[in-house]
Amino acid sequence: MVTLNDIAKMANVSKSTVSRYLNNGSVSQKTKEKLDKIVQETGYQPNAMAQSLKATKSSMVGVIIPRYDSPSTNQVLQGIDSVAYEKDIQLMITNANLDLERTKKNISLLQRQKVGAIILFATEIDDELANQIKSSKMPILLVGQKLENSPSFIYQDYEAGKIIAQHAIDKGHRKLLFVGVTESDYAVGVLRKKGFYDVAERNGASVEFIETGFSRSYSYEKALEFLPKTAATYIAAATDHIAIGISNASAELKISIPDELSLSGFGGYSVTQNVFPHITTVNYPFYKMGETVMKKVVQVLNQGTENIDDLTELQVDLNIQGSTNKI
Amino acid sequence: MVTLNDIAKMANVSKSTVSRYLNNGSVSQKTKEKLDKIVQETGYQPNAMAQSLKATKSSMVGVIIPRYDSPSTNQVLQGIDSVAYEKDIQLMITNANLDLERTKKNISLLQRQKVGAIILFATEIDDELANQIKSSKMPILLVGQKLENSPSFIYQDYEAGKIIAQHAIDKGHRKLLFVGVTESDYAVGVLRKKGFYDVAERNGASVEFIETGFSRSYSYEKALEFLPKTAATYIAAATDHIAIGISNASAELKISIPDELSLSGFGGYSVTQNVFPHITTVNYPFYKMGETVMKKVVQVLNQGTENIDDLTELQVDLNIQGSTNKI
DNA sequence: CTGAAAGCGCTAACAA
DNA sequence: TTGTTAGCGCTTTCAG
Repeated sequence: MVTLNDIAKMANVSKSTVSRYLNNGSVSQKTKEKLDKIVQETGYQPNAMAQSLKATKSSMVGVIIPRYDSPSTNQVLQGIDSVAYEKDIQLMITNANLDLERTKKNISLLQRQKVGAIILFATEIDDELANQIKSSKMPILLVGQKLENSPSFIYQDYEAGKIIAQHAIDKGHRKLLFVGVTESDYAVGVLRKKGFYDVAERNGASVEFIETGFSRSYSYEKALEFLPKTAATYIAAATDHIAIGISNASAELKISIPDELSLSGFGGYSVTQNVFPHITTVNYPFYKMGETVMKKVVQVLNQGTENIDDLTELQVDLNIQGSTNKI
Repeated sequence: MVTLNDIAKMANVSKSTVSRYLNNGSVSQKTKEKLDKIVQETGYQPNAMAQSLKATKSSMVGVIIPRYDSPSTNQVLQGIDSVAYEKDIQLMITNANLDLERTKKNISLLQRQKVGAIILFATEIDDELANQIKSSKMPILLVGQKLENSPSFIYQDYEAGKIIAQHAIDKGHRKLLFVGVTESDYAVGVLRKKGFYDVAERNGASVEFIETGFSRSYSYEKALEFLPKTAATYIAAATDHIAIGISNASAELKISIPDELSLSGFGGYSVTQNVFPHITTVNYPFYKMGETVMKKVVQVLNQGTENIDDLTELQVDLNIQGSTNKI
């Protein structure tokens, strides 16, 4: 491997001259040309490790994602990347693979890497993780979950539930079915449902509840069972994928959407546009989430963790498509 | 920041003792306990930069992806990650954002980072990039494109075209329509089409051709135009997303799939399972691609770039669903 | 404009 | 088992 020292020797100058040449470039025209040539020929690349050893902190920002193939996460990443690229910040992305222990390991890995800050897509937070986050010298920003006294960025899930219920009410529906998930997922399992119930009941609508899982295929199977039995004219699925499963099942059962049944999801995934009719949903601002978090990271990098809000909530909005209609 | 030196002073031992304690742990019980305590209290984390400065090469592997939100890429990443995690190799993922210049920059960034190897998801390769790859001291493995004399990993696109055509023939179709993309994309635009034509014509079938783009929505618009006019009984779309667009349009036009028209895609994306009927497609082994490439990287890391094949082709296979039927 | 020298945090001989 | 010493590749005073 060719080093700065090699270059210096070849050019018969000192290491510091080469270093200067590489950085601010304040060297004589003659040495510049000489070095230009040598660097060119040798294909010399300064060692980033050594550089940041001196700097004592890298200009990187660590990101811990739950999986590589989560569409929502990836949209958030695009948003993070857009800001990071503009600010010339290098991202260090690590995969927790939905594993709490791996999440913890990744945090300490990034800390050893001396990144400037960590963005953590948290799904589950146990006491140990909470402690690790709180005791970290390095700022850790949470996406999708909130933790006391840590900067957290979340979506308006309760609001989203209210919005969908209001939409159903506005379309004249009074017999509603909410197809949800386990309450151990607070955002999806609790908040969306609660928002939905609150508005529905306030308007005198009846709400059935059925619990399913997150997968499209499981929801499809479930729907084949409950669709023939339900009296509901409007089904609110707790996620777009669940909605797709139900949509598939209703096609199978020849139940026409939206003529016989209205159906909606949550998320605003492009997959809702892949079925016909497209599915009414609540758009979650994933890309914007990424931008927002990353902008905050930039601020933290410059000013430290003082004066930053604990909680930032991003607004959601209703996206009406063909799957919901007046009764 | 607390360093190894700080710990050493606090414990009244030498730096090397602390280093030994941290690594192989061959220190006396007494010093171990003393150090345990101090490390605990200070929350000391060894500086990864300094460690790999010594090692002169990091144990990282760089990955350059085209975008964060490409489902196929993300499945490949999961495969890469599974092997990397097992082998305790840290991945350094960088986003080229579909930008050729950014791809080149990322290569040189990773080279400065002194990663052990680079995995490059190449979409487009111009001469400059080809040169950069060829002149790199650091091994660069290509995924999805091939380049002379560089280890390349590709899918059997030509085969895939043949497989789909054979399927259409087997189902008795003789009037075929291939909905493809620009030939500037070699794998998707040329190979899949060529394989399809070769088998179709050998069996005396007629093939129409229509060019569209990669997006679902554009293909949907296109399909609204061409579906009423075509005489074909079987449509082979060059990607699953295009197939979905056509599927949506046929639903809109009340053309029944597969009764009036058979439809297939390429890729094996889960999105083909999101519409009803599910779409017949050719499964591409994305996850396996990741495993395969990463295993090769491990080999390269150990044995250098000698004796490794230039080209590895991964097999595809037909996935028959409800969207295709006998005529 | 240039060079000498010190040091970033850590590891690895080599002695003791 | 421990400490001493040198050095990884680079940056940064401080003199010249």
